[in-house]
Amino acid sequence: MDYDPQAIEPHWRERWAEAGIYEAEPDRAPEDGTETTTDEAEKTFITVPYPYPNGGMHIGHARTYTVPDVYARYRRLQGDSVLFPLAWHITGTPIIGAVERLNSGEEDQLSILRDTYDVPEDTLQDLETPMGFARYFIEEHYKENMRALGLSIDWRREFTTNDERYSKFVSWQYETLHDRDLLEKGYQPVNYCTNEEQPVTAHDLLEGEDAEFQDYTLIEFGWEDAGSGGETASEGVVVPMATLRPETVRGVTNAYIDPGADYVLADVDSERWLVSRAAAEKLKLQQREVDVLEEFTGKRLVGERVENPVTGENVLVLPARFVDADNATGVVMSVPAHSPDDWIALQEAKADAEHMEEFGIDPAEVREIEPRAIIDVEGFGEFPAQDAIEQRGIESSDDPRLEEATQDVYNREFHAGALSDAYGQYAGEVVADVRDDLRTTYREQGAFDAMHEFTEEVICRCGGSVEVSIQETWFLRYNDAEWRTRAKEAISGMEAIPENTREQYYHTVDWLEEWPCIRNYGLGTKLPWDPDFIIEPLSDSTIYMAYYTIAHRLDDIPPEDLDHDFFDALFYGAEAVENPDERALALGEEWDFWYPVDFRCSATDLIPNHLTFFLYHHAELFEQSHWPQGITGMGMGLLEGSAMSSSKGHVVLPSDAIAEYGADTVRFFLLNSSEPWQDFDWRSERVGDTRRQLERFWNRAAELIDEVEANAATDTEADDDGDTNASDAEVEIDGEIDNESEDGRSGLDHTDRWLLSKLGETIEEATEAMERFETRAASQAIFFRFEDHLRWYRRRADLDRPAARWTLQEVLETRLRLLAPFVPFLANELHERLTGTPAEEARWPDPESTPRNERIELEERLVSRLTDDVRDIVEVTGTDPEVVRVYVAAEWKRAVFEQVLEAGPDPDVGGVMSEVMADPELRERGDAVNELANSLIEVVRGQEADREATTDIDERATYERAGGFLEREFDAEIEIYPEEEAVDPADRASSAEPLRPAIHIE
RNA sequence: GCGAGGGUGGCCGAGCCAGGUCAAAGGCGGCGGGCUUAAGACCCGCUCACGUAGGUGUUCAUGCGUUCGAAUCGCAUCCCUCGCACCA
Repeated sequence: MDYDPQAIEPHWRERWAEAGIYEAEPDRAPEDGTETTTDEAEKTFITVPYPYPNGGMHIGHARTYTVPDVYARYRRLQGDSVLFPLAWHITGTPIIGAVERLNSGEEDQLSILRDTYDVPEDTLQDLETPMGFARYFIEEHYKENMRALGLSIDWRREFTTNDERYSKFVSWQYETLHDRDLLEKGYQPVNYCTNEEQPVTAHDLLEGEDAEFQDYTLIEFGWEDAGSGGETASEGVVVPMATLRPETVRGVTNAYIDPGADYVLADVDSERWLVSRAAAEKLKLQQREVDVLEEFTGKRLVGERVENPVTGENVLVLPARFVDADNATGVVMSVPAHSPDDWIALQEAKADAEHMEEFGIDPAEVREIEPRAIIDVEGFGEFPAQDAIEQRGIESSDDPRLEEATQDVYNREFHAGALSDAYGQYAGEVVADVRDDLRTTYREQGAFDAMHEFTEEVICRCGGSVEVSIQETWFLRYNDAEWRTRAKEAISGMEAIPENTREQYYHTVDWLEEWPCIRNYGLGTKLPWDPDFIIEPLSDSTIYMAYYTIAHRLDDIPPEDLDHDFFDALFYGAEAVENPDERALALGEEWDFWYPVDFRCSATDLIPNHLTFFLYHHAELFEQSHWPQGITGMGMGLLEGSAMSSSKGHVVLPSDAIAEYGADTVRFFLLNSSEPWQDFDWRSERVGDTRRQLERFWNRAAELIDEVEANAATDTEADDDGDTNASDAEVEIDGEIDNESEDGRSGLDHTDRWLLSKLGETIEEATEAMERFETRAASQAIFFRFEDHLRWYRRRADLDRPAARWTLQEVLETRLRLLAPFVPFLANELHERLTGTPAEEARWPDPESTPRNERIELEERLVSRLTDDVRDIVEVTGTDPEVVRVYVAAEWKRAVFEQVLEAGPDPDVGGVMSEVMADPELRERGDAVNELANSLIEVVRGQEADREATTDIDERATYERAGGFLEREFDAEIEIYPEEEAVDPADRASSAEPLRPAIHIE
């Protein structure tokens, strides 16, 4: 009966599927009311984020779903009704994107599907639609693997987020939030592909994935267009200069335009603007009313004067090739005192009289332009730009160090620069403190405007240029003060595992502003009052755990009946609506039974969004008693030390791992190699080790079970007083295991009791660890740490006694139940062979049933320490002893020890001494007592010693009982003496202390 | 840059919140021994240094500090991981 997971695991998968034992039903109290609720139904509702099947499942996902499974199995053993459901998240664009990439024949995508996820060639065509794609991975990957892993999921409740009934539920949620004024209409910048003419996600970008939105301030310089004729000439024209440093408006000395680029005169909203042609297009995308009137090159503005809207000064527009007409408005202002670029450009313009003349500009006019200082910053003189350039020895605009000089000046001026007196109310203020305020003020006065622009060029996968567009949207008002308060209450009321994640939740609530909760396209639920929009994926998945509680019962209800009132009645009760639907009320009871969510297991990455949203929405929509009780953070997975990557094929599929090692090994590795919130590293060598450990366990257990069976017809009689020797008498009985059990139980000796005490300790540790989701700590205790105890026991105990067999059997049975959540296949199989029923039909072991025995544990510690000490001496001296003499401390020493123990964990030396010296017999010994007391105080200090157990101990008897064992260990004669009557050739007996015998080897 | 978390012996990782039983669990690796024809598996012991008596010395990123006592508490420094939004 070798360990062969491939032989036993399929059997259990079938049994679980057929029996439907994980299909959870509310455990209702009797309805007639006769029985009081003494045995109130306990429940556990545990969830994990539903998978997003835009690709296959790998080993990292396997842990994500196995951790809650272990907890679910644990709570079931504790007697709870446990609900562990799962569904499929397919909302949004990733699946659509994946399908598009497949359909356009992208090599990368084909490789991921074919090579990484083993999609058969003739199946690829099924993946050409979003639902087909999702279905494939749901059925062939996720469900298949989850079943193989033995996840105890209630599959009746599965759904996808694109289902009609689910959408009804989400609609109810958003209508409710809308009614409560927690949704707000607004505008937001988005990536917009000018080729496809629609918004695109960061995922759709070919170039510029790191680009950020930048808010340019447009300073509305005025231009009297005297030069041109026609109807457009009469009005004042606005030339909006784009800048990121609006506070420099008083330092402007001139402006630049690209004479060769295309510009337009256009009506923008209510004003007439001169901007680059590209800018006009961008402004259209940014919710501006743009009407282009005339097109020309930048040359038209060169040599003109434009008026600074803040100072009223007229400044000259110079030609410059470095102006990028494709960035912002294509017209820039020049602040040479504070911009190294501008400083150099002005120098070069002054020097190049010829070029100026070509554009009809009087070089003398250019030479008259003087820099104007408007910001004071320590470490620079009047003109920071000049200093920054000269410090670096920069002489031309081609110098690469110009960039660095610019950054230097910008940073220092921003953080430490004080505005000059000309700024009135802002005079003397630091730029960083007042920039926003200054911008707003001038904007309100109409001097400034604004536009968005990327920090770098952005290209769509389709090849089109991506621009910043301002789109109408709906926001969730996560910055609403009351909502925030409730969210924080939800955080403080829940269990955060590990506790050190709690801070991040609070921080996220404070940091969240408004969240745009809709998209223009993708799968999902339409915004109920504006079906052009889809509720985006992070926003449609905040309270869906409630949906699990009823999902399998909704199939009988036509979707059109699932209106707003239906869910109101379901969640808020009969009083909430006029004519409550009976079906909704019935479902409400079910919901009420399972809610709240007891634990949600989810990646710690999701704290800043999903997990906090989850808390927000529960805090708003449900009453406090239904708020989440706990969240367990989960770490990520590595593969052979580096991050997994499906596009590089650097993943392991659960199906492959299960085929190679068996599901139990996969589970045990994932749960035992690190705690859930820590990162784990799938190293095949380590997994192989884990498999061997399980094999060893299996072999041991199988051996024991065989023995039990072999002994079923035979029994030995042990004497009743329970100690030591097994008797010789053998009695034939009728083959009931129980008979031997009863006999064995009555014959327990101290080694058996010790092992059982350790078993009790293990149960305590495992239970506490499981309550805290510490799967590693729990399995370490149950599996590895207990193996250690067993090793000691096998050395120590006489295993041929019935009591030893009984003990080992008891231990095995208990450990199998403790292991059942972790390795359900192996544990159930062995438990059934041993007892006739699977482990999961038993109960989680109760520490009360195998209580600790402090005294026996302490005695055993003494024996083990004595063994170590003797071994140590043998090793250091390099001798092979014939005789080992053990001297137990004299009676008077024991008396001193008891006094020390009396004094508690922090004994006061003086106090102890006076107590001790009160005894005339001890006083006689004077210094020896003093020394001993001091030494013992050192030993005892700070320790929570079990005084009773310690004083109860009979050291001599303990060592004598271990005599046979010690003789075997050292192949020597063992002699035990009380100090007072010692045979003591080397004069060692006197150094004996209580709990610390003296030793002599010879 | 901002926010959260972390740095433990050859490796992985407990311990730290509630300071003493911590030379510091457990696993892996390594060394020695047993079993075996042999290898593997399994079992036992060792695995910071020194030591012919159970001991001593020096360690828990670095440096200060609090304390009778610090891997554990406080401060500073260095380094690492994650998150920074409209996206799963």
